[in-house]
Order: sequence, then structure tokens, then C-alpha cells
Amino acid sequence: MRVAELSERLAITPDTVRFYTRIGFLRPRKNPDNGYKEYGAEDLQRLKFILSARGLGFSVDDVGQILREADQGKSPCHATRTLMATRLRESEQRFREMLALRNKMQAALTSWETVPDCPPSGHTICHLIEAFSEQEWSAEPGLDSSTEMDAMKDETEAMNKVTSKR
Amino acid sequence: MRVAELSERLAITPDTVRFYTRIGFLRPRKNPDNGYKEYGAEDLQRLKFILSARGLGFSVDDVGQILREADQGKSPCHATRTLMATRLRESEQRFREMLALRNKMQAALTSWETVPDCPPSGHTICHLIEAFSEQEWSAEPGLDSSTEMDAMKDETEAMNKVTSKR
DNA sequence: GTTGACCTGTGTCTAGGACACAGGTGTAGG
DNA sequence: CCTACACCTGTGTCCTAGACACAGGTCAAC
Repeated sequence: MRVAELSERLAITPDTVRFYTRIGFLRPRKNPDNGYKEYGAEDLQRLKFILSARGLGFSVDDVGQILREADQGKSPCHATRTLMATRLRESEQRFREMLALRNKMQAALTSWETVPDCPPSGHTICHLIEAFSEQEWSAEPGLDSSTEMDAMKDETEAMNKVTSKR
Repeated sequence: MRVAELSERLAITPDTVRFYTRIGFLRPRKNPDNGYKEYGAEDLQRLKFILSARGLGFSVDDVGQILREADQGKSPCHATRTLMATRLRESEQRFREMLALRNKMQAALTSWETVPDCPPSGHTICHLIEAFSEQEWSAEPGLDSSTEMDAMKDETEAMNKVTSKR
């Protein structure tokens, strides 16, 4: 099996196969006739595993750690659990940040609907951006009316529906 | 003003200032005595603007586009609106993907609680990962019981609260 | 033998800075 | 005047997870 066949079987690009080969996750033998890399059944299994792990949110480094332990005959399960817990925490952190950013972006776009365009002057570059950011600074957090939170909630529900549909 | 003072004033690292200088967003004059870069009031304003825009979700490239238009005396407002709309769409797309991934990660971690560790065998590398992924393949989407959606909803509400608090 | 389609490995590129590092600056002390 | 040393500077490289470009090799058809 060469890169093309292996990548087709798993519906990924040849570049992904080359990448995992380059970093040592796959160990094809080198065909001495033409220098091409020949992948075997074990590589197929490993690649399937790599894709599963990546799909679960593990980083490439995580996968490498798990693979190394497994290659040494040790059970990688403990590492798997620990790493997943860490990745989940990170994911929730980023999730929160994204939620906040998204709300800010929506607020900006909405507030800009009632503001006209204006050319850059000596003390502003883009009035839209500068005005919104200043307003943000002055708006004290803590006044968070439930209105905004309800809006976030509703939107997130709507997103969940969209997500489920796809 | 040199990098250190400028970065302290805006509570960022000197590396960030150097980065924006390197890509041409800031134009300090070069002190001929020691070769150090000297930043002026305009650089301070530009950097404030850059940070505001970045905080609103614009990419560095976006900021460059806006800055270029403003430098030419044109109003960047149209570009600002258009780019923001695009970034918001992308953000919502990533948001959905993150939500789905997070749910998957939580489901995996939960399901692993009832499964023991096991060493790698000839046909498995890490049983936890492989079993969960196979199970995923077999679980038809469409059966999405409202239970899962309610769970997502509740968690997201909880997150909104946490986000608001910070 | 040759054309041409496809395939291969290697090197480089992405975003947004973070980090390493060799060398310069400036000041306190001798 | 000289040195020691802390701090500062610019430049080059590194990070993710692959994507892309490209020169050259392979292989079947003619």
C-alpha cells in the first residue's frame, strides 16, 4: 500500500499520511526499487487509531505519547484518561472565551447598524471599532441584565438544534 | 518610547510590539545612535487600535486591510462591517464544532468511568479510544434524544453564568 | 521509444505571536 | 578609567496540524 491507497481508504489526504509518517507515527518500509514508502496492515491500524484519537480532541502530541506507551507494551489507558480530562478542561475554557467573543462580535455588528461610515481623522482610524471598544471599557460588568444572558441562552439553544441537524 | 515602555503602557509583551513592527503595522524611527526603534504618539494610537480590533475578533490580516485603507484616507468602515460579518459567521461555525466536540469528549470521559484499563493487544492500541470511536460509528445520528440536547442546554447556561461572573 | 497522466518525497508556508540568544547599553562600584 | 552586571534590543527560529508547490520518478498506452 502506498500513500495514495492508504489515504483513500481512510478518506484523508495523502498529505496527512505523509505528515504522520514524517513525525514517526507510521513506519512504512522503503521499497528499494523506487524509493516509495510501502504501508502495511499495522500502519493502517495505527492510522485508524490516530484519526480516532484526533477526532476525540487529542493533540498530535497526545497521540504520540499514547502510541509510545502502547509500543512499549504498557497500558496507555491512564495517560488517555488524564490527557482527555486536561483537553476537556481546555476545551471548556476556549468554549467560554469563544462564547464571550461571539457575543461581543454580535453586539458590535448590531450597534454599528445605526452608525454611519466615516473617514479616518487625525485621532481615529476606524470610528466603528474605536467607539465600540471605548464603550466596552466604560460599560461596567456586573450590570449584566438578564436580558443579555437570556439572549445568549436562546441563541445557544438554536445552535444546538442546528448542530443536531447536521 | 522604546518597545519596553510601549508594551508596558498597553499591558502587552514586547514581543507583540515587535511582531506588529515586523509586519509593518507600526513605523518607529530608528535611533541612529544605538539602532533602537523609537515609537511616537501615532504608533501608540495605532497599537491601541490594533489591540481593539484584535479583541473584537478581527484577524491580523483584517487589521492590515483596515489600516491600509485608513492610511490612504479612505473610510475603512465598509471593510470593517463586511469583515466582521464574515468573522462572525466563521466564529459561529467553529462554535458549533467546538460544542459538538466538547459533547463527544464529555461522553467519552463518562463512558470510560465504567471501563477498566487494559494493555495494548495485537488488534487494539488503546481500547478506550477505539471502543468509543467504534461505538460512535454505530450510533446512528437522528436518534438524538432530547435528553442530550437538554444536557447541552443546561451546561451552556451554566457556562454563561460562569462567563458573566468573570 | 515516447508521450502524458499520475504519483512521490522534500521543502516551504500558514497565524499570532513566544522564545532563545548574541550582543549592546547604562549605571554602580572600585 | 575600567569593570561587573542587570537590563534591553533586534533577529532568527519555533509552535499546530497539516496544505501546497514543485522537481523528478513511474507506469501504462501508444
